[in-house]
Amino acid sequence: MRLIVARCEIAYSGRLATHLAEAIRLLMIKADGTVMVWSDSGGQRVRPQNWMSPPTVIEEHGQPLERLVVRKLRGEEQLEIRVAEVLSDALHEMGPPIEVPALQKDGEERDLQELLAERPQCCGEGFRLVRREWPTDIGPVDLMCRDEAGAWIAVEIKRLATIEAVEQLTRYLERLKHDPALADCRGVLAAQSFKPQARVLAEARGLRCVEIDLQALRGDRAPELQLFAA
Amino acid sequence: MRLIVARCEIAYSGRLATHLAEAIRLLMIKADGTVMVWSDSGGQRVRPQNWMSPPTVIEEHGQPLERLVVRKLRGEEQLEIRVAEVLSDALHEMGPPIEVPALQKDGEERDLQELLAERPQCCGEGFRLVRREWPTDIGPVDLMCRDEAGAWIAVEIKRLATIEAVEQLTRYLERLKHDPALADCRGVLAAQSFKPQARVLAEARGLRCVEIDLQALRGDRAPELQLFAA
DNA sequence: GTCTTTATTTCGATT
DNA sequence: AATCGAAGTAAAGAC
Repeated sequence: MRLIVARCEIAYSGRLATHLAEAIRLLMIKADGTVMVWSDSGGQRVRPQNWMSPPTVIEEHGQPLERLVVRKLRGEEQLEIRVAEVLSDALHEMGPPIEVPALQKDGEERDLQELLAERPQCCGEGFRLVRREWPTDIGPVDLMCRDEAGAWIAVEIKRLATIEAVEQLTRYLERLKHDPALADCRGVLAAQSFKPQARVLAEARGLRCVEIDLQALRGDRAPELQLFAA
Repeated sequence: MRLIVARCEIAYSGRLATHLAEAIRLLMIKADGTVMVWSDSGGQRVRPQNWMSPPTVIEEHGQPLERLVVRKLRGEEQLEIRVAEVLSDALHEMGPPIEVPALQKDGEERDLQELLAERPQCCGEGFRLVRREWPTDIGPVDLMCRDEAGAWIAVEIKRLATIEAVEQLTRYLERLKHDPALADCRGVLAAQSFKPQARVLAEARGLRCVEIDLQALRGDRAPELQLFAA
């Protein structure tokens, strides 16, 4: 990885056009060809001010560095950096890619869906899983279940249930009910947490909200089932 | 900005939980309190492997550095970095925040709206603009037009039209039609590109989809602004 | 490859 | 402060 601290001016053109007036910035050039531009403070905090992702071709001009042109291998994107002054320029050897361990994540929506697919009864008493990712022509329903009476239930799973999740589930139900066999299909929104507005809208539409406790679900003990009154 | 290259192991807990096994990484600590963790190669390219945005409290232990704990000022998030070996540790003065120039952008949705407002006929033959940002109590309609016969058309503009754009336009139309004068109002979705699902839903609801060529639109007005020759 | 959805989305604007 | 919508979204997964 090469880290350059420089006073520079930057122009990007591609998906849109941007311009950055001259200032001191960090230029980060990764081994995989990624180029990023960072300022120490200002608007962008966790995102670079400018960047280009691989595959890139990097042209370097001047000794010391005067100009850096980054081009996308395929496509009409270009990042042009005019360097007025180099304050630091260091190359760091950070080991072969093979030795880079992957990030282990736990607690994403996928984990939640997997756990609920294993224990559909957490979404409602007596629920049995019929299919995960039930296809419709406007996207897949997370879980399709039937209850003890054989009635259908479409389950939408979110980490955080927003008003948008309610809309999504509503669309699915609207679509599913076109099939006479699913005309009685109900909707359940299962999430770790709910925005107040989402809860209100869901209830107004006759959708049930089920708050999921990931820890309880993951534990061996019988998970608690907490329902909001409908 | 402080840049540390170190062999380290990292654990994050907060919105979810992650773990990174020991490897050489860049630790980037910005003046605004942002902390980011970067690997030279691997999965994440333009996004850090781990991060915490301000406001943060950073605890530093050991001389040389052995442990770095980053906590969110308000909230239950924590990033713990166990440092096995420091390969480089440099502090860079990058000037006061006031001198950091903002990013100038051109080519966003707003630009598209401006261009279409100048040329409403691109959204449909004979369209005349009545008003841009026509107010409703659920938000403004991008363009309100009338055709040669005097019929009303609500135009929703997107760079990329998704199913959500169809929902938005549907809501506007439902709202507008409460006014008897606008009871015949039609809907047009204008976008640079369309998701297939958005097309399906739009057609099912009787909305017309119009694909906009930004280059052509802009070329009509100011050909010299074209960056890449065809 | 294409297409779709998620994200510790981030980010800015508006209420 | 909370909400809403856009992003050069990026990146992972399904088909």
